[in-house]
Amino acid sequence: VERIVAGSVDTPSSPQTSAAPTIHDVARATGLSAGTVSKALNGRGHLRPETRSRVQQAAQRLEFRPNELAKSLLRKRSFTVGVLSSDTYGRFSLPVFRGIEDALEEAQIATFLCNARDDRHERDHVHALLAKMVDGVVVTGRRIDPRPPLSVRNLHVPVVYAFAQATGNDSLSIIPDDKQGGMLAARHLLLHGRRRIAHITGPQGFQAVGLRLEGLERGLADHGVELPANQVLFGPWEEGWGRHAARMLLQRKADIDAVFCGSDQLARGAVDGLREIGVRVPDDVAVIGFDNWEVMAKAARPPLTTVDANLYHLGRTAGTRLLRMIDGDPESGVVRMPCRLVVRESSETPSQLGVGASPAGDVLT
Amino acid sequence: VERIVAGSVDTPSSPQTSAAPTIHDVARATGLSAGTVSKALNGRGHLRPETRSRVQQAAQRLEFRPNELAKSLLRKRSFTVGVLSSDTYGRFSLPVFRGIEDALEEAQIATFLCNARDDRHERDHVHALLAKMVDGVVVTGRRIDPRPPLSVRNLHVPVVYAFAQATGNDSLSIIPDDKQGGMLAARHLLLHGRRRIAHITGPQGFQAVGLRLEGLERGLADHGVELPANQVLFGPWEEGWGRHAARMLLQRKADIDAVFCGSDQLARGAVDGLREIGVRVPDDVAVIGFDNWEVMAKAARPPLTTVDANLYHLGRTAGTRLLRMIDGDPESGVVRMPCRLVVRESSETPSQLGVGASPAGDVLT
DNA sequence: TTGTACGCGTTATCAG
DNA sequence: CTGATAACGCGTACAA
Repeated sequence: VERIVAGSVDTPSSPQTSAAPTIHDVARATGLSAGTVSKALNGRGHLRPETRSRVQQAAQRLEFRPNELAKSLLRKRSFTVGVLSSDTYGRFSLPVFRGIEDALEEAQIATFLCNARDDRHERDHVHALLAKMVDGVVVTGRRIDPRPPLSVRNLHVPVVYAFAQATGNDSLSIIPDDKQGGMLAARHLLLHGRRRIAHITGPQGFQAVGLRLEGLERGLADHGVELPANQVLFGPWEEGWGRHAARMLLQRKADIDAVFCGSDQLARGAVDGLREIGVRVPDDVAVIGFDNWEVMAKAARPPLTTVDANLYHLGRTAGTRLLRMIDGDPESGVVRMPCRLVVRESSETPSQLGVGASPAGDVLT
Repeated sequence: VERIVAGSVDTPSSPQTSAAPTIHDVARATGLSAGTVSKALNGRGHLRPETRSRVQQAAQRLEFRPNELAKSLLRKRSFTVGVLSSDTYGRFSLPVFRGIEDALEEAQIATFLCNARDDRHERDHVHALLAKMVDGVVVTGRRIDPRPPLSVRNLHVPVVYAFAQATGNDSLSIIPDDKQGGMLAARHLLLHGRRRIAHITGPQGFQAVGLRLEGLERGLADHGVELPANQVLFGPWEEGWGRHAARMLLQRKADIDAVFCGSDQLARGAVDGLREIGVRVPDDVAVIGFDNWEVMAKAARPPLTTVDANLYHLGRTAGTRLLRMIDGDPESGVVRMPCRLVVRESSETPSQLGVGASPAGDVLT
């Protein structure tokens, strides 16, 4: 705050070189008026070709770049959007960001990134973004459980929730289809002859945990296979839990031939736990993870078959939808993006490798 | 491009509500002039207290937010900086970002994030940022090997390289002190009585690999311990290499009591490899990693002692230095931020645990 | 104590 | 074909 007040007085002092040239500098250099230069540079109006090229050369020589601030002020649009990441960002937000960015970049839109660690920061950031006249806002999260929508009373720009879900029905939320992801795993296991399946997953409080389980159950039920309640183990999102749970499962009763895990971390723990009590993966027990977190999934022994939530694509979709909304199409509701299965060695006996890679994913509500 | 041209014609269409109120709306609502409202809101000039509060109330009621674009145009400063991430961002860039953001946020500066996947994108992004009148630019990388500085001919805003190093001596680069990090590991091992040390690390092409090795060697040499050349193993940055190298090392000659690894991934592979050939960690062989990548280091068995490059702090420093440069202090050179050692179980026999955690880190060139 | 006028850099309109 | 003028929203001398 202090710096702002001071800023009104202080000279920004000596930058590397002279300040950036304006359109007037180009006008002076060519002996024309600012208006004419503008037309020449933007290909508007009727000008003598020679004049046009003379202007272009001068602009290039002076390294003139039109001041976007001035443009935006006039157009009442900044070609800028804000991305709020609820709390600090981790491995989920990253691919989502990249997707958003790539989608927006194609429309020549720049991205403000804000780290909203709590509600207060979130509000402040939103206001700062609105003051900067952003054309839209994307809110990203770390989990899909519904959260209250941005509490800004007179929000006059579109908002998309990406890998986050807003309560109420007025907003547009884009999240992975966790249930369909669970079904993907179920189908793959059934396809490879597994029938006695267990599920090691995260805490019950997560909506994703419930949905993945639901998908697994339904996928199995569709083929008449049941998932006994005592073969579903909830615990923390930690590798150690995966290890522990897998051991428990196989030590208390051995009639299990597959484990679907709620994350790659859990799955990695599971394959380690199994190997260490002499259970072969995938020969005795197949294992499937979730996330396709490559550094985990590929380093596991054996490498993990896993459900990929396509987060980059999710981000891209969020960006694209936001663009549409900016162009005036109002949208709302919850969009669930299909997951896909990435098949590696943890789920197929060697002879089966390469057989039956699942379809990219059907869209299931 | 097409959208921009069209944009000059199309109406931004129906947003949620009416457009954002301007200072004129407040003026009209209070029956005052725009100038007076400005003064009232900014605490400048001499006004009747009653008038001031009347304006404030009206502003609040209308949810007036001054248009930052207009302000910036006037002040010739946007209170905005651009952050370029060379190529896609991973686990290194993230803490760096957060640090930058936090430092800048305290100065009320917002952050444009740009994903510069190649040189062309980088150039384009820099130009876009300059056109948006950013006050400064931070360039982040994934490795510290020198790279050419931004090739923008008339760059009139300050630039800082964070977790990246620019060739030449004109720029300011902030990178971890990898050599000091290596020394930290050496000292810790010596302190715990280890003398027969090996080093498993990444490809020789990385400057960080050379520096960490150098630090290790020097730290050992300071106490008269040598590191035989055939106990330094270079390989890919993969867990599998760590596993393989550790096994090789101990199978060909058993007189080793500690391994310093160039990354936590390698270290994790190493502890697994060792355990599986019956070598106890840390009782028989101590292991130290690098990065303090918590999800790796904590899940390893045993959890890894590791060198933390303090990337968040590095980012924060980059942000702070940039602020100074924006305020007119030119800076240049290479700043190496000290690493610190995080002690967990992989390096100390149980009886020693908690003893001799190293100092937070001296600054060593 | 308040209002007026100007400028920031750009574009669009209208006059020449 | 080109130049002058107004406007975008704000802050701030200066005039009233």
